[in-house]
Amino acid sequence: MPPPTTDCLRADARRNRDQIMDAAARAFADVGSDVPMDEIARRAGVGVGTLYRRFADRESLVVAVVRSSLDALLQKIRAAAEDEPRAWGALVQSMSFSHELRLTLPRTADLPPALAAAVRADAGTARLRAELTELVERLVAAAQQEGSLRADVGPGDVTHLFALVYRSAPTRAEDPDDIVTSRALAVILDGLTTGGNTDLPGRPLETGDLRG
Amino acid sequence: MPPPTTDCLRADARRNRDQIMDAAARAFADVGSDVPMDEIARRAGVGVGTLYRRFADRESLVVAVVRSSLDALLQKIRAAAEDEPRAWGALVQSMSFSHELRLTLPRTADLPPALAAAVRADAGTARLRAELTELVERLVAAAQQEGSLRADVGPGDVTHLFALVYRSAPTRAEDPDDIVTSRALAVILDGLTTGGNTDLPGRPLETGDLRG
Amino acid sequence: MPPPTTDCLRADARRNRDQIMDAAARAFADVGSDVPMDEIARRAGVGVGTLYRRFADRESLVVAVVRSSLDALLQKIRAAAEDEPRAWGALVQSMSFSHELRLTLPRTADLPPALAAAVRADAGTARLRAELTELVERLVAAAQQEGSLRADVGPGDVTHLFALVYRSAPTRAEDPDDIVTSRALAVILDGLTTGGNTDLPGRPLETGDLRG
Amino acid sequence: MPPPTTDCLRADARRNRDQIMDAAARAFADVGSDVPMDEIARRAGVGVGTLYRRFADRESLVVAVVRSSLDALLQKIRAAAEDEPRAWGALVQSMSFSHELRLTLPRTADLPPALAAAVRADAGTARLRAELTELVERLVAAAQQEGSLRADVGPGDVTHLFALVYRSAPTRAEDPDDIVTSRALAVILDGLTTGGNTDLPGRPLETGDLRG
DNA sequence: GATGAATGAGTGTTCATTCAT
DNA sequence: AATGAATGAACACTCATTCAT
Repeated sequence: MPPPTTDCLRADARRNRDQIMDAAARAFADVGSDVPMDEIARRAGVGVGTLYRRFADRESLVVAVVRSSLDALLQKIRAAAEDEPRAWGALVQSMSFSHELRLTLPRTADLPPALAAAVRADAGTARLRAELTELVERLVAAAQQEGSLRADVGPGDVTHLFALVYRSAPTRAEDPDDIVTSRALAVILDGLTTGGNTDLPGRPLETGDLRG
Repeated sequence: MPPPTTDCLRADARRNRDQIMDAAARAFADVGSDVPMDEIARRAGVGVGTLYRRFADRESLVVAVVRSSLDALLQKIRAAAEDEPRAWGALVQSMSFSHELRLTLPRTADLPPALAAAVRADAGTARLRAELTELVERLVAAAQQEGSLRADVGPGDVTHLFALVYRSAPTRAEDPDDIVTSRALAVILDGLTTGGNTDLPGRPLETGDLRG
Repeated sequence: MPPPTTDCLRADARRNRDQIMDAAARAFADVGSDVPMDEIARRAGVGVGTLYRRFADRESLVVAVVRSSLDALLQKIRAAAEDEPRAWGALVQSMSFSHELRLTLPRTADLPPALAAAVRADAGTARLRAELTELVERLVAAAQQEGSLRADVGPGDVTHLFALVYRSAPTRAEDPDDIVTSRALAVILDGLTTGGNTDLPGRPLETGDLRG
Repeated sequence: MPPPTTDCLRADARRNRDQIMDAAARAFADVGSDVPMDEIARRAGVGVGTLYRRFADRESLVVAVVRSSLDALLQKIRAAAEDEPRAWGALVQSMSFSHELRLTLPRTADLPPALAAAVRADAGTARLRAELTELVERLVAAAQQEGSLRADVGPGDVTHLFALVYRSAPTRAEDPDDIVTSRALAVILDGLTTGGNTDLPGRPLETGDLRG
């Protein structure tokens, strides 16, 4: 018997886990976060027992799915930050990712309060959120430096607008081009551009201002 | 606050019904749309039986609450349209209402698919939505006429952006000033202003473009 | 205010009570003895409150309906006993009454055990049953005296056979002629005639043997 | 006692199912067809969940119990038809079975209308009823051929009388000898014998005449 | 490890009964 | 006295979770 490797499950167990998370994400999108565990198992093609071997309870499963979504998002933004020469371009591309990612991610923001709290309490999710925050802060500063992003907004403002667009994107592949979201995004980006803007109330928001 | 509609209910029954809908709206916001009916009844200070006398099942209750939210919203926008001399002002004020209304309204867009379908199937809700649509179309046309709203957006675009802000407003009175939402709204309004804007993809959206 | 007469309710109250019992009997037949009290009230054209003023609970109502059925039956048999010159004729006519009565009577024998027990515990019903018993005993003795009823049966046997036919008669007016029941009855009466019969097991049954 | 049909159920699940049906039959007899599902489960020594895994709802359970009763009856009559040299003997024995079977069968005829309708709608029950009909028709014809059964009755008459006796047999083991039923049966059989009978109204009934 | 049968707590809903109007 | 609104206990049924195979 091979010693249990620290981080990685055996290949098949890993595959199993991924299958379940995929099925769960789709089921959450189709039915809601209260979809029966049995149905998730069925969609994943495993028995409920197996599902429970991988995830202690529904909460754990939801948290894992959210974590995985956040992770994917983070990777994408990281890549954009590296590829794009200008910070503004990276921001634009990042916000467009929501568009691209929307099909595989559940509306994790639309969780019933109890599950939302569980997600907030999760350390892994917190860490990802911190990395995301740091990244956005860096991009925002750089974009303002280069004069493309209006100066009176802070990373908190950008993140919040980002979340708005992200949450509104449909989770089903009904309209693959999703022109509605694209246009909304373009209007918002226009509003974030420097030049000729009206005054915003209050002061530029930090990321920490968001869960006020 | 709601004008005493001459609906066929005795005064006390009417009050009772309003109490229940209030309690339900709060409970949906606090716990989620799957909050136990017993808890809604407890919050409303009535027995479950009374709740079920007024609303045949959870679905009916949810639909009634959504309907009432939409109705309140419609009243507000109507009033704004009459008070404000400029269409642009009416639009701005309308979008700000989300801020004001958010405390009494459930996040009706965050319903599990089954309930969302029930709401869509409801005739009363459909009628309100139609009136809302008509109103927005009128305001959008007028605002473009007066040169305050960029010409390359349609009522569908405006409605979608409106919904974005509306949905993101917190339902609890955690931050009474909600500077986060106010600033996001200001940015979006900036993006909707005429002058110096980038091209939007596609064509101006009609309201009918929204749900495919 | 007239003093409450001992036995009779005021004419309108009386009518009220009869309406309710009629509606109840029909409802029991249509839906079962577990039909909601509200529906009985509705069918009777009164409020539930009125129903409960007349009958303390469902049990009382069922008992009253059964009592009334038994009473009607007793009257009929009494009349037959007086009209018919021969006891046999009275018995035949009595058994046929079930046929005639079936449309207005619930299948009181098909009560769930708890209600059946309540009926058995009711003194009024017991008294009617006693009178019925006495009457049947007299008719049986007389019919055997006149040589028309086989000698090896007792009043218990006759009553039981009577109950068999009675219970099997349909309660709805589906087949007004109910040839099925008529023929069954005729066969049974043939079996009760003197002459050429096979031996019956045991001894002639008294009425008291029935609820052995 | 039921031969192990090769139905696709694991041995323990099969046993489980039988336990539940047994418990249900007894509970229906003791309490009525409206006995709480929880009590049936308790009597069967399983959790409610298990009960619901086997039977989708009360209706399914009732239908299954009725089906099983009919099946047992059919087996018995089949055996009698094979063992008895004379058709008359087979009929006599068949009618006596009600006596023997009564303890395990619910009064299926005493179902509230809604459940009765469900039973009538069940295909399995219909098939059993058809087989039973065919068998009775054959026995009746044979008995008339051999001159033991009066010629002016049809299979419908015999079945109806059979049902009468059957329904009247007590479901509890109060009187193990049930002399009351035995004697009633004997009288009825006497009425069905050839010779010296009065005229029956109408014409011999087919089985199809029974439920209009 | 995987499976899916069993469990029973939790919830939606109904309806008998009470009681304010 | 009549009404029907209110109440909450009771019951049907679901589903998260456990565990024997």
